[in-house]
Formats: sequence, structure tokens, C-alpha cells
Amino acid sequence: MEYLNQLNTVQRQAVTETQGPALVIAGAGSGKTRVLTYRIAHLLNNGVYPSSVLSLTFTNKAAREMKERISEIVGAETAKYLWMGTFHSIFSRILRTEAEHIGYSSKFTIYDSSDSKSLLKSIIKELNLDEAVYKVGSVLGRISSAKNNLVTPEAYFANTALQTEDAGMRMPKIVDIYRKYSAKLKFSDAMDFDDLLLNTNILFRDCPQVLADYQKRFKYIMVDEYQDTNFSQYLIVKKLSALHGNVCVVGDDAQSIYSFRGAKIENILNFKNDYPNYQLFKLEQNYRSTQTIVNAANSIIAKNSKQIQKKVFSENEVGEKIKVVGTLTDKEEGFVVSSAIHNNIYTDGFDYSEIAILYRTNAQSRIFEETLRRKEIPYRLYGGLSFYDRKEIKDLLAYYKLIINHRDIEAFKRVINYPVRGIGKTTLDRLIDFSNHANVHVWDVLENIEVTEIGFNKGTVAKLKGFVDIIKSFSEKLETTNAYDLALEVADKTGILKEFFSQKTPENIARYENVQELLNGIKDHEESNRSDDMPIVTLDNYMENVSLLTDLDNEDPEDKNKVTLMTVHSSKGLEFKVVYLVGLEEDLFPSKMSAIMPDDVEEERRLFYVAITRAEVKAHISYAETRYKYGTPTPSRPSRFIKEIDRDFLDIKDDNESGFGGESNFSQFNTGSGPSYGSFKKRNVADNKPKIKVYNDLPLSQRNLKKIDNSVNNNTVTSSGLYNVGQKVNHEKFGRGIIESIEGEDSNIKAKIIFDSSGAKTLLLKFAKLEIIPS
DNA sequence: GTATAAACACTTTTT
DNA sequence: GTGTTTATAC
Repeated sequence: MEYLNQLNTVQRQAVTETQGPALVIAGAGSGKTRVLTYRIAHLLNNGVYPSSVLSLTFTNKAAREMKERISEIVGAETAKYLWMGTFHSIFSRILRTEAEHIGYSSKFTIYDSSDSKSLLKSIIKELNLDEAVYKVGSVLGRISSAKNNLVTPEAYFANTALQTEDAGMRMPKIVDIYRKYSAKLKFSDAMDFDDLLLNTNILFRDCPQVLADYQKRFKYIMVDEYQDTNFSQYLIVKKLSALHGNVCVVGDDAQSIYSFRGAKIENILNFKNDYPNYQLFKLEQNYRSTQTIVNAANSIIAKNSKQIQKKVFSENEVGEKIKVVGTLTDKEEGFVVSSAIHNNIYTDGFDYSEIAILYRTNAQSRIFEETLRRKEIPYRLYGGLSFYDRKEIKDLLAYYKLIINHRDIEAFKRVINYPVRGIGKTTLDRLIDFSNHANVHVWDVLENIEVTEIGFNKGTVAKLKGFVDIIKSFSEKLETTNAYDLALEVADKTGILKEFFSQKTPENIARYENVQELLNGIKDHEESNRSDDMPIVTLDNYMENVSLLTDLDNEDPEDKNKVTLMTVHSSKGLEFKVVYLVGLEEDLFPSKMSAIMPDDVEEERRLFYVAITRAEVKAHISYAETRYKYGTPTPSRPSRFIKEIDRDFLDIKDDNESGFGGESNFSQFNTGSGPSYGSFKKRNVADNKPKIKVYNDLPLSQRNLKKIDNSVNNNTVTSSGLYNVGQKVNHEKFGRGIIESIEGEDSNIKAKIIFDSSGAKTLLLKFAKLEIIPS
């Protein structure tokens, strides 16, 4: 058991004490993954069958990496029988096996959040509700949180408290939407993400025999990132472990950052109540980061009230102080960070892959992409518009989904007229209306289109028939054809590939490459899953969990040595030698949404803790005084979190050295009294012409770099100031005209213009490309 | 029915 | 600034 020597005392105990419930509190960088890996390896080495060990992780990537490491210790032949994956992937697998017990087929579709939103949207329309009040995002949030708390539509209907809350938010009909949404999902043989957990609970509740089978099978259960489990997940674990009681949960309450998704930090805080005879292991030594980083992180998290007592410490070198840099604009922040990265590479000798830029929101990535590209620094962007969210990928996947499950209405709507085959909105609306009223699947209407009294003309009927025939012809090949061959055939015969070749625009070339990448992925899947038992790997086998994949699961070897750009959320569990934590501003980090609730600010603080503790040797914090938000510059103040770090660990640089002159920007850190961001006021940018001021304030050396800014600046400034009633203007389409009146504020200023040729039009100045004709 | 441009909406975080 | 929905002309 050589691996045991690589562990400290507590770690070793956590690995070898395998019987009964165990709670492992794992501070950041304390070797949590190592403990989990060795614990499982230890079980296997002691004769436990791999198929009786269930390990639940937060991401597919974490599961895959853990499995690889276990393979290295016990061999791949053993490791491959382990049940290891995310809650969603493990239980979707179980649900496919047990589908009939809960009224689904084993080929049910998994709806991702855009499918869910699209379905909700159609329901809101159908119920004649105001789409401006019932925003799909909020409605989905309500439904999702209901599902994660195991509140079914029936229970929701019976729950007056929930409905009172809804009424308070001016959305009293949520319960109706929820009922309809659930019914439609089931009618479409589809489950959304939350259903995978909810339906597992329903299965275990309604089929005691099935539950008993799985209880018997899973003798040992491991849960990683337990602080981020929701009630639904919690209950699954509790039920499954009830027979053997060997449940080991690992987590760090200080890193609980998913409450917006229903995660309950209480799950980890209350573990002791659920499993009174539990053993507690506290991993407190951080092996990842310098003392400075660990202590700085401790000084922040100490500000939170809810936490399990622990003392995380590091015995690594003290290390550099955390550099804090303020810049005038978000663009300058981009330049500063990119230059610093350039130095990290060429002066400090780091590799690109050892460096990450972490931000609170995906929208912040763009500026870093630009500045990195300008310095020719290779980067890899995670999240945001993920590979699987791209239109061309979704379109093709929708075909595959429809071929496998004809009832999948969202897939149907996506592809019925793509590529364009002359089946427009009117036809589609009538079709869906008809099927809603008759309570029949759209697909069944189509199959019987000739005998249905729907009254389409001959041409339409022929087009629809053509569509049905081609889908059917693919479906027939499902069982007998390899995934890649069928996937390619679909892409080809539906005319999707042809679309990309119609015009050789850069966009089309990129789309074509993305489709190629998807097809390659299918080929990979096919080859790695082919075995003697399964000589043909079918497309539906590939599609089973494709909805659960994310960017992180699509690692391209070419992306190995690149700077990482991602949100703080997606950085959880990762580590980098150098971390740039950017956009540390009030209303951004902590997010504006968290401003009202103290609990939410605590979560933001934990998020900040997660961010800082990703760094091994260098951490760098930055903020900008002006940031573009929806295309308009907005003034901002440095985040309260900067102030909360013990000053001893910080090296505060203001932008004086880049030539601004004047007093230190950071008097507020010295006096520490209240939010007196004095020096900001002096350079207040909140007046009408912010960008001109900012621009003129810039040192000459940087003005040259800012050329791109120029055009944008002029545009905004003119739209708020330079247009007047009576001004003659030229429009690229409508030609010459004269401004009759101006109304509205900020970015919504409208002007009524009388054009010489086309008469009066009211245009938003933000969009209208007007040229001023000097008089 | 389709192709364009204007209007509008939007930004928390993700399995 | 980006992506999506709508109004309008073909």
C-alpha cells in the first residue's frame, strides 16, 4: 500500500477508515481529490467490487480524471466497473434502465436549458400570459427550485405559500405554467436537468423494490463537493446509503457557491444530524498555495458568519504579496493584465497553461480576448457560448434527437424548416395548434397528414411528407448503423453541409469546422466504446449523455498550452500557478443581485475565496473605474472584498506609474472608514461625456493603444450631445433629413426625423447610423 | 414565405 | 456590445 505513505495523518485516516458515515472537511488545496482517489483505490485493494462503489462528482471532468488516477493504481480493468460520474449522468443512466417504472421510455430526450426555455416560452404564449411579466428566466428559476426541493406540480398546486410568493412577484399563474410544462415534457418523452434528479426520487419513492436493488448494489457511496448538493441530491444519497450506511461526503463549506441553483450549504453543516455516528476528518493543510495566498484567503472568509470551524494553513514559502491594480477603464485593465502575462512568460518563465484569468461574468471575457490576441498570447476560453450551444451544433443534434425520439417537440421545431424547405411559421403554428387541441403528437399528425382534416394545400402536404420520410429513413438505420456513419449521412442528406458551402464566408467555414469537430467527437465515442459485446456503437448510444456535456469535456490537445479564461464558478477545483482575478468592483463582484440579501453577499465572498485559492504562487487582483455595461460606460468602485483582505498580504499599485499623477488612489484602504472612495469622486466619470474625459486623461503612451475606442466614443457622445432639433443629417438608407424632435434618455434617445425622400421616421440614435450635415 | 434592417433585451454564476 | 424578436419590403 505504497500510496498511503504519500499522505499526512488525517488524510491517511480518511482513506483507511472506510466503514460507516464519514464527513471530510477539505480546505482549499488540502489534497481532497487525492484522498478521494486513494480511498476508492483502498477499497478496491481490499476486495470491494468496483461495481459496488458509487462516486458522485460535480463535473464529468472531475469524474474522468479521478477514474484515470484510480486506474493507475488498481488497473483499468478494475477501474472501468466503478460507478463514477455527476449526479446527472449517473442517474440518467439509471433512469434509462428503469424508465418504464415512471412512464418514460428508455430513449427519453434530455432537454438542456435552452430547450426548457423555448418550451416555457411556447406555454406562456399558449396561456395568453404577458411575456414581459412572465420572463422565461424567472419562470424557469421558480420551477427549477420547486423541482430541486421535490415539489411536484400537484404539490405546488396544493401549496398556498409558494403561490402567495408568486403572486407577490406578479406571477400568480406560475403553477399553471409548471403543470403544463411538466405535462408537455412527459408527453414529449423528455426530461430537463432537474427532472433527472426529481424523477430518480420519484422512482425510489414509488418503487421500493428498485430502490432496494440499488441500495444492495452500492455498498460504498462517495460524494464530492457535498456543499453544493441540493435537497433532491441530498435525498438520493440518503436513500441509497440507508442500507449499508457507508457514505463518505467530501466538501468545504467555505466553497459553497451554487445556492442560486438550489444547493444547500446546510447539507454539509447538518451532516452530523443525519448521521450521528459519523467520523469527522478535517484536512487543514494547504499544499497548493503560498502562505500569503492562504492567509489572505483566510482573512476574507473570516468575515462570513456561517461556517464550520477550521484552520487552513500552508507550510509552503511565504511568497509574494497579492498585487492589486486599479485602472481607469476596463480596456486598460485588459492591457495591464495582458502585459503582465507577457512578463510572466518572457521574464518569469511560466508556461501559458499555468496562467488563468478569472472573472465573475462571462461578458467580461471579450476584452481579454482582444488584448491577449493583440499581444499574440494564446488563450482558451471556457464557458460562455459553449461548443454545444452553437447554432450549427444544436441544429444537427436536434436532428439526431428527433430521429431517436419523434415526440421531441423542441427538436422538431428546430429542424422542421432548417435548412429552409418552405415550411414557414404559419404552417408550423397551425400544426402545433392542431396537435394541442387534438392532444396528439405533432409527429402523429404528420404521419397521417393526408387523412387529417387540417386543410393544408397540396404543396405544403408534399413538403411535410418529404420531411417525415427523410427522418423515418434515418430512424430505420439507427440500430444497424454505426454512429459516425449515420451522423454524417444526416448532415449530408438534410442539406446542412451544403448550407455551409453555399457561400464561403468566414462564418460558414467556422461552422463547417465545428460540425466536423462534432462528427469527430462522435467517431471518438464510437471507437472508445466499441467492444465484443457491442460491435456497433449506435447514434443513440452517443446521444444518451451528450446533453450533459460541457466545454470542459471537450478538451482539445491543441489547447494544452494556453492561458485559461473562465468564470470563477467554473474554476472550482482547478489550480494555476498565476491567477488574475479581474473586475473586482462593487455590483460586479459582489454581483449587483447579491446587494440586498446578506446571505447572498456571503456566497459572493465564498466565491471570492474560491477564486483566490486557485492561485499557487502569484495572485493578482484588478478593477476598473469605468466599465462598459451594455455598450455604455458605467462608473464603478473597487469591490469591498479588496478592503476585506488583510492589508499585510497586499501590494497595492495604483495607476500613477502609468502616468496619471496625483495622490494615491488608495487612501480608503489606509483610513478604512466607510465607503469614502474619495479619489474616485475627483475623477468622476458619471457625467454626460464620460469618455472624452477619460480619453483625455490618458497618458500619451496609452492614447495610441486606444484608437479602437475612438469610434465608439464619438458615437455615444454625439448621440447624447451633438444632435439638435433642426440639425440636418444623412442616413445611409433614408438619405437626407432634418431632425424634428428629440426625446428619451441615456441610450434610449429617439429622434423624429423628416426625410426628404421617405418622410417622417422615429429612430433610436444609438442604432441609426447618422451623419451630420454641417449647415 | 423569406430576407433584411430596425428595435429591443440583456448580464450572475451551470449540471 | 451581442443576440434575438419585430416590422417591412420583396
